[in-house]
Amino acid sequence: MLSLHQLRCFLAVYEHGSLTAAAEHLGYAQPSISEQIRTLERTLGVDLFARIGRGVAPTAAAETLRAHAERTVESAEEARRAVQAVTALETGTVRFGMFGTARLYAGAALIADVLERHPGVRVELVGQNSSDVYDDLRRGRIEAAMIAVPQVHSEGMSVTPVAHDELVYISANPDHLRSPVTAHGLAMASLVMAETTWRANDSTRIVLRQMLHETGRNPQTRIEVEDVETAVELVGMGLADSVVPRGVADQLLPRLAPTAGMVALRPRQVDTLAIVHRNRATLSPATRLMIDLATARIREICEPI
Amino acid sequence: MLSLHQLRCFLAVYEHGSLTAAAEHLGYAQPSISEQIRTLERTLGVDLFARIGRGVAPTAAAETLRAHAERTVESAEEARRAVQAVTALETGTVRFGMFGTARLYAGAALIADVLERHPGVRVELVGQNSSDVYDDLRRGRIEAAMIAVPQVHSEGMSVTPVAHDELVYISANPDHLRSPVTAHGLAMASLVMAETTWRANDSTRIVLRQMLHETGRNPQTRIEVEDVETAVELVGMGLADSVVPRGVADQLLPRLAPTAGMVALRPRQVDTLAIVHRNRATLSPATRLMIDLATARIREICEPI
DNA sequence: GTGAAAGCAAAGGGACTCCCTATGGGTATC
DNA sequence: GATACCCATAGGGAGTCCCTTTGCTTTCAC
Repeated sequence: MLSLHQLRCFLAVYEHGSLTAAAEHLGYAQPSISEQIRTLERTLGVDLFARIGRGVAPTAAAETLRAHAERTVESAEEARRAVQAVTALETGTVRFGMFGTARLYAGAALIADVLERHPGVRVELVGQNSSDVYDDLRRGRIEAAMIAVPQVHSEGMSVTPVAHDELVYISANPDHLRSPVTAHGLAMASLVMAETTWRANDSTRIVLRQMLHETGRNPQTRIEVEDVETAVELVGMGLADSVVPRGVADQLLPRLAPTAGMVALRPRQVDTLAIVHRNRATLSPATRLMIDLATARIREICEPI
Repeated sequence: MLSLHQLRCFLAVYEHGSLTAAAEHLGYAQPSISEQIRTLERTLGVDLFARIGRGVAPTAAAETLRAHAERTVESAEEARRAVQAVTALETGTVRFGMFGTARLYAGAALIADVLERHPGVRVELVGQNSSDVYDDLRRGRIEAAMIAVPQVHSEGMSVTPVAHDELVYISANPDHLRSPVTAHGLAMASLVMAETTWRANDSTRIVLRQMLHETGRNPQTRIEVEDVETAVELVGMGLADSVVPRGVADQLLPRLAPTAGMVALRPRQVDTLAIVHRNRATLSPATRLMIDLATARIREICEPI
């Protein structure tokens, strides 16, 4: 079977016109080069050099081979360089998972951070929904992600909490905001909740369910929508109240529901944002960079852990 | 040091998404491939695959490496071929792809032509179906082929049309043959079509779909069979009509459906037969000979371009 | 013409690589 | 929870790679 080593030896011999000189140039002994050329000739079934007393002379076949051999060796070298460039974050793709409020808080800024440091790279911020992100992690399509936990079961996954995001009650009705909202108040309220498709796994929902469960109540939502922006708008129109992470309220209330306000829950409830990756996974430099940048950004907005 | 063997293993693993499958495909044991990949990863200093319990997932570095690896392996293969070509016609094997009607028209005669000129060579006429031929071309298992286009996408391929083959309507019912068949008539007809497995890529089908599509109709076949001989026989039994290249009708009607006749389509429709090979491939003298002979044979039967 | 120098081939041996089988652990699927 | 699948590791045999030594042929100098 043809090998790069054979081609490299061939080129050296061709250029130097001598096995001995080629060997010296490559740092081998002369018989080693002799053997490589011989096996190359055997695999190709062609004589490449005519042995002429003093030195060697390339045959027609060698002339033909030379250009191809150079291109092949060059191409292999190019492959090595290309991979190296990816490692150095000069080029290639950086893929990271980010779901829900984490993306809302830090998505654009995170990408900006990466591009500022490494202008050559492509960035993919994956995160249509939490199930997708989780699946991508499990199947190795992405190395790590920042998501809100509790999530779908996390066995086999390493979960590193990085920040708490307090849940707040938002409403356009000032009467609803006079004092922190208790489980009782929550059970009485007319609520709009987002992420309806993922309601079973949605982190905020799970936290609320737990809070209500402890007082023996069942959460009932009045309106279900997909994206949190719509929920906030509905709150602004006074059609319902809602519970959202504080960062979301800070960002969206002024823009989408200027007349609405927020109040804490009692007892205080928090979403936990965490970095998640597969156990025992060795993270690439690119992913570690994403983790560091994302963590920094999130901690500016939420309470660091 | 990077080696071709490592790159070949890498590509196999990338394509199969599994070490085991790659090992089977290459004819090695699984641990051997595992070791090759591991040493490749070590020499490059990058993880190429994420081991995810069941199978492996390529990393970003692997995505980058793939294109270069393919080019390198391909280049080495090309080098081998180029040298081989120097001595080809005396001892070597002549391998040529020929699919569908082209083979039916010229297969046996073509082999006879080659053997007459070069009694020493082995001849392989490859062509189970168009997808296979195309794959063989891409991977360099055959240097060139004569096939009917339009084919699966042809990027990286050099396509040289050599002849047109008119499509004709065949039927055992004289009423159906009174005048050229239009798109309307075709849509009304009860048709038997061959090459059912490759229906999506079959050249004749594509031409017909285009013809019907322009009049807003959908082609519907009554009967689907694999080989065109069966289709013609069914036409002969009066069970359905069909559309075949004229050369096929000329050859097969007298033999398999003596009572049937043919009539043109309106507007006229043609299959294009073309020589296809990889861009920048150095064709061996043997292959060039095959191309010349095949072209000559085909032009005797169809309309030259 | 003869000795010396240069260069390739062959032989023998040590280290390493390649590839195998057998086995263990983790992960999906039923 | 049992099963099947897939990868990693371990250990060993065969082959390769590369070395040094040696011998042969050609070339060059005297």
